[in-house]
Amino acid sequence: MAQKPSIPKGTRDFPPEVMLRREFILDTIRSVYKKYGYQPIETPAMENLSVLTGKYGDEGDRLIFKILNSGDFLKKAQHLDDAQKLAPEIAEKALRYDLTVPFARFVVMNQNEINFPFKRYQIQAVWRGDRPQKGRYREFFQCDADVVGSDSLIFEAEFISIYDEALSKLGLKDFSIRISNRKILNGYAEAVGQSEKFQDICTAIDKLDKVGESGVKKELLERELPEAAADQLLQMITFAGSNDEKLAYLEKLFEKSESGKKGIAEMREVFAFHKQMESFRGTIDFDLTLARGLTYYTGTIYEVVTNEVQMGSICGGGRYDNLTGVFGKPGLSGVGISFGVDRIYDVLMELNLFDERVMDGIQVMLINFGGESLMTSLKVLSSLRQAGISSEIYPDEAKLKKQFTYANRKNAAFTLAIGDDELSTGKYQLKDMISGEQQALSLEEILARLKE
RNA sequence: GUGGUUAUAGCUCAGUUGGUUAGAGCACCAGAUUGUGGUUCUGGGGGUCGUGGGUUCAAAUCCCAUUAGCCACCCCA
Repeated sequence: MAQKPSIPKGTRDFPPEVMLRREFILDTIRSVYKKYGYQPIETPAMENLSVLTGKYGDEGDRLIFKILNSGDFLKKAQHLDDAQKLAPEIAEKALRYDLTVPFARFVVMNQNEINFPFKRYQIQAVWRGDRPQKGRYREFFQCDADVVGSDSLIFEAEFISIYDEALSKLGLKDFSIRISNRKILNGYAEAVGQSEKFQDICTAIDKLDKVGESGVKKELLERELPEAAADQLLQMITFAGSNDEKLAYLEKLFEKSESGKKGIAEMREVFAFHKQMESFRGTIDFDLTLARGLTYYTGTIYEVVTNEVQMGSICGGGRYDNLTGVFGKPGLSGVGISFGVDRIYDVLMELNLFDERVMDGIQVMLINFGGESLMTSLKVLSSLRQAGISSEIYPDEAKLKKQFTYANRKNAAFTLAIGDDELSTGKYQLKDMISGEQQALSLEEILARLKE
């Protein structure tokens, strides 16, 4: 036997039954994005390497998939003994690592044509040279919506509704939208007199879910925070109460922190805007421990978790100032969110929430009897299709058992048999493949029945 | 980058202290059923046991190496 083919580590094939479910998820999210006024864009799978490097930190740069130059790429190489320096010499292009940086690049390149504030959504694959493991792949889809060029917190409030509506439409019933603000985290740092340790504090707090209070304290100490500051910090972030109580609590703590006060004001405004938006199903959880690892967030931050299954966050997002600054256009603020398609898929599977209709195959399959029957069948097939009914004909005059088995596997709702008998009567045998019932109907009757 | 674990049919996996011709379920093909699928029954095809080397009269089984997958950590979605 020839060597078995395989696909690269961390990549996946999606067979039809998986794709139908994935498309259901993507279509649902897409329709909500559109409804809120977001417009689609796509960017190339590959970017110039220089566009990507330096945007994701040292760790991120290592995980960028580089594309080898064509031709005699070694001729131009200078640093054959240093992989770090050699890479940009032999690879000028790389696969996109996320959708946000290419979006920033897009905005800068098209700034004269764009109508700001620019609201765009983008659903495309991204690639990371990570070690794959459960729920983590080297190729996966991101599903982003961002608005750039406005500081208005209306968008923040709207994103809560977008999360809520999309997840509800997908069938989730119990989920929490966690929200906080990077300025509040800044407030913590200032309140404990450690503002220069801001990033370390964020990274440590972000792990509270996983490692617990003692783990966070350990991490803070490892990152050289004084013990008193660490304790004080833990006390702040573990305060329990309603969203309003939390805001009031922090307000006192942040009396001397401009950043902290700003964060609270922003939170209040987002809540006030959102209060005007109706039919909210999830819960908004002002989460004092929410931090998010990504360094570019500067304002509101989001994370969504489902309470129905054990799973990490299924959505994330936040506001970032000056995203386009690195590409030479400072002063543009943006805010965006993302749905974790793969995780949502797993959650819906586990909860058995994929509607059966998602799996529907073709509506009608015509049986092939060959000869004159086949000619009439083709004509009927064409009529069905013109009437908007998804249909196909079995390509060969095979045994009926084989043809029906095929129809069954394909999830055909009906089969239509036009044999010699039916030719003479003009009434064709339409069989309901679920109930097994079969009746002789004219073409008009069939069309009427199937259009229901 | 660090650690753990696995590798046997298309898929999921059995395979005893090394011992005849390496098995099962699912899937596939055919028949029972010449114009009717899903259920059932019967039969069939399909594997140099990841790869390379070693120990042995004898290796899927023991040893070494190697490759790949999976899982966890780091980081992240």
